[in-house]
Amino acid sequence: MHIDRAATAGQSFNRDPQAKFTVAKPPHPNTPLTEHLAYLLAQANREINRQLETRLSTEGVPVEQWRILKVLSDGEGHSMGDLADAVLLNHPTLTKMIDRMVSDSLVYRRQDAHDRRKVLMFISDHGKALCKRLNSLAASQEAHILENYGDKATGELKRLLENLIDAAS
Amino acid sequence: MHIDRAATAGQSFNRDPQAKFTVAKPPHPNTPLTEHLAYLLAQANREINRQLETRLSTEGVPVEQWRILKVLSDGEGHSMGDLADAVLLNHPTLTKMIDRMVSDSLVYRRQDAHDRRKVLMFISDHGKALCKRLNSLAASQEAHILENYGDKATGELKRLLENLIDAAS
DNA sequence: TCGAAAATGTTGAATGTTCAAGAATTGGGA
DNA sequence: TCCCAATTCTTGAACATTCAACATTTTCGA
Repeated sequence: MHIDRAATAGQSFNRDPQAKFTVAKPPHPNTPLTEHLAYLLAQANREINRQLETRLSTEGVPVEQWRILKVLSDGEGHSMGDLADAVLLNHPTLTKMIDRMVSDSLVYRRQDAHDRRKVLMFISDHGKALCKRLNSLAASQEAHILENYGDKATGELKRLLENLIDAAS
Repeated sequence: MHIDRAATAGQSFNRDPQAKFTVAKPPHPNTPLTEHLAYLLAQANREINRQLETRLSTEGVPVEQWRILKVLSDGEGHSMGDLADAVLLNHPTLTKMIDRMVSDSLVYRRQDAHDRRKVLMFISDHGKALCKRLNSLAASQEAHILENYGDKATGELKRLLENLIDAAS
């Protein structure tokens, strides 16, 4: 490891020249990290995702694969593009994850008869059985959250998140 | 690409044997993906993070580096462990990201005099200047959210997220 | 005081993701 | 009709992250 011997450490006292006489509400308030919405979302997501990951690891399956199985478990064929949007993965990442799932016989590919550029994904019986077990694990996590966090707060949080997603996209 | 010729597609009609006569509230409800808290959090986080990323890309800096600079901008030395917790990164990931930031002269390492296992991180003047510009970009994003999403909803959402993080960890 | 266990940070190999480019197909205007 | 642009998905190289193992230092009990 390399540790610098010396470095500039001068404290600069340059007031913002735009501030002039106003005191309240500086133009670029130095908000603490923990008050930024983006940070709170990242933190909450990390924690909840970690818990879910721990549960699903019983079956040795990453969260994204559970999402994929869940989307496909309607029995319909879903194109790679639609699937990528639904499970929040980039296209190349999805392609490679699907490759693994095909190896594990959880899903299979079919070419779309109407548009041969498209590939339709389907869930196998093996995948369905696994998905059912995973749903159970995920449901128990949600139940656990409801206990600690409360029914009302959870519902309200979900509602606000849905609105944010609508407003932001 | 390899597409399967044929695959098992039999629809299995196995009712849950535990269900018997109850009809409402099956034991493991097949909740749609979009109603899971974990999914909503992932979706919202992805969207907001993407927006922030876009803004910060003006300066060619990833979100995580902004967080690091922000934490260090109190001028105090922060150990790698504390920093990793604060900016939501694993230790090895942080080590390598800090390596890059040291190359860019944004931060520097010092050994802790009181506990020589520890490495303390400091921000450089160059890093401070960059951080100030990044704060500006981030603030403008928050302002943009407040416009579209509303002051009240944002405050309420932040409050609920803070509570969730407390309850979940 | 000594030594084993815990704490802290880094490294290298394995793994996963992303970016840019490519192949195949479709659609639509000249 | 024909051709070029747009769409859809995959691939390979560059890049980043993670896991396990390691080195160093501290802590704490015998």
